Amino acid sequence: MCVALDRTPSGSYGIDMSTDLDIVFSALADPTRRAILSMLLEDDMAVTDVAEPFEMSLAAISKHLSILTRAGLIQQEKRGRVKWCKLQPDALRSASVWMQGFGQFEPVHLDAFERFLAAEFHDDQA
Amino acid sequence: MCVALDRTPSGSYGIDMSTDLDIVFSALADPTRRAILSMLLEDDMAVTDVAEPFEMSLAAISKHLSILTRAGLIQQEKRGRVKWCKLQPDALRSASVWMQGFGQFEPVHLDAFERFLAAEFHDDQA
DNA sequence: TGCATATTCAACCATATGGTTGAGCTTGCA
DNA sequence: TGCAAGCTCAACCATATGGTTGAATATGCA
Repeated sequence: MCVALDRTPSGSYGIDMSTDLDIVFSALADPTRRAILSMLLEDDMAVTDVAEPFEMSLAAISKHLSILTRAGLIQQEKRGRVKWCKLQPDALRSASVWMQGFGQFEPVHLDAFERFLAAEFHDDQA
Repeated sequence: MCVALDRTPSGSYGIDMSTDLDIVFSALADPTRRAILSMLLEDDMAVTDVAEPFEMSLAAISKHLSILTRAGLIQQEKRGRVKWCKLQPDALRSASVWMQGFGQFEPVHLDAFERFLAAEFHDDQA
């Protein structure tokens, strides 16, 4: 599903990482959806239980869950008549990588000791 | 920045950066804006130069730059009749911290990031 | 002074987004 | 068998978003 981190040499096929990021970031842009993700961090939940704390219709929550599913941020699995929602944190990785790339250019606040450690353990990190 | 009391349904999380996250994530959700950020990673640029590679009016780019500024992702400074745009990567920190809460991600390898960025930038130019 | 450059503003348009309601489908169970 | 529970669908609505164009506002310079 999520191919954002695909680094295979199939680049000419034009796997669209850009669209994945569109979908993931816009999924994260809504506070209700971020709250849902936080809730699912605790435990898997049924749709009805996800909806319970919100002052919003079940249908609206159902839509939010579809958006999160489409972004690959959660997985939904139906068991009996209950649809369970499970966090899929891996989908955040591509977005996280993208963002941290900008962090590389932040001024580095290493003091001499940390600089020493960084140099000392450089091989371990490679 | 906005600091208010948290009101997420899932409980108390102390300081609420919810609206900040809304603004930052939705700023990042647009491929044109991400491409602009990538360009500014190279160097500071004037508005006209930012607009140059895009097949879109200058006014549209100007709007995108306002959105990035409002999100704190860039800073704009007018010198003479030229308005310079400068990356402000610190603004990504709160969003990054939020996302880190969802899982341990691999340490970022810069070369992987640059390939990722190059691919995405290529998509946007196409 | 007067014109070109750099950028934003204002009005407008099409589409996307986030919500509602009511009906409909599937499943569990008394 | 029949009803309640769990969830989605479809239609609708208001507002947000991302783009356009033409006019307006600064600023630099010959």
